[in-house]
Amino acid sequence: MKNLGEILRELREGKQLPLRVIAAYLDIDPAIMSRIERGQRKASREQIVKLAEYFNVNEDELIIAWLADKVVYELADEQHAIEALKVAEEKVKYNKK
Amino acid sequence: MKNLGEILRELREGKQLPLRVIAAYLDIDPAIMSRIERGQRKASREQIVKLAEYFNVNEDELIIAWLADKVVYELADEQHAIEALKVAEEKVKYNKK
DNA sequence: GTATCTTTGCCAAAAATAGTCAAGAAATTT
DNA sequence: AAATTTCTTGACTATTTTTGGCAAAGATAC
Repeated sequence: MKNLGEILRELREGKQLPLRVIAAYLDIDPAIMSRIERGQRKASREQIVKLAEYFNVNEDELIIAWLADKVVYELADEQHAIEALKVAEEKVKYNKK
Repeated sequence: MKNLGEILRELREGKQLPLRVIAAYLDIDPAIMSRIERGQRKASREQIVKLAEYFNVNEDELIIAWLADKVVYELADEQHAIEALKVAEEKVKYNKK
């Protein structure tokens, strides 16, 4: 199960593009793009959307990976992460109704 | 499925205590405690621990409710919240190993 | 109607985040 | 193996978000 950063790096390397190009497309410094790919910085939602468009991949997949990473980060080192996720899921399901 | 704030409010009202008392125990303004109970402010982990002790309830339960609330908040209004939670769960399980 | 309790709006301080830039490390090309 | 390009990292700055206090307004209880 790949992290968002890994996905993005693979997409970029698949096209043999330097960070510079992607960074320019997002209008950020390559340094930040580097950190995003290494999971050291969060991308913004807008950036994810642009990247999906750029790489011509399904936006939802990137968004899901992005959200999952955020959630995992939030639960980092928590003993009760799994239980919390179960509760969260029930709440989300309930809220939908 | 109760939110952390609802749990805390019920605990406090069960003891017939004013916000003032709990707030003093946590060393914060009653206004903030009010917002925590209404879910408008996040409590800190330390505050949760102190509250569990204060009310003499299982700390893990409060922590789980607190984490779940944070996760739900993070996924607010996201179309793919459920999928993201499933992915997050797999990742957490995997990371444990 | 007065007391007390709770909620809300607004402000300031502190913390977190997002970004730039530049130097050094790593990889690639020639 | 030197030169060039790309990537990573640390230091710094600016902006945004979060956190808490205070005071006034709104409820409740007495």
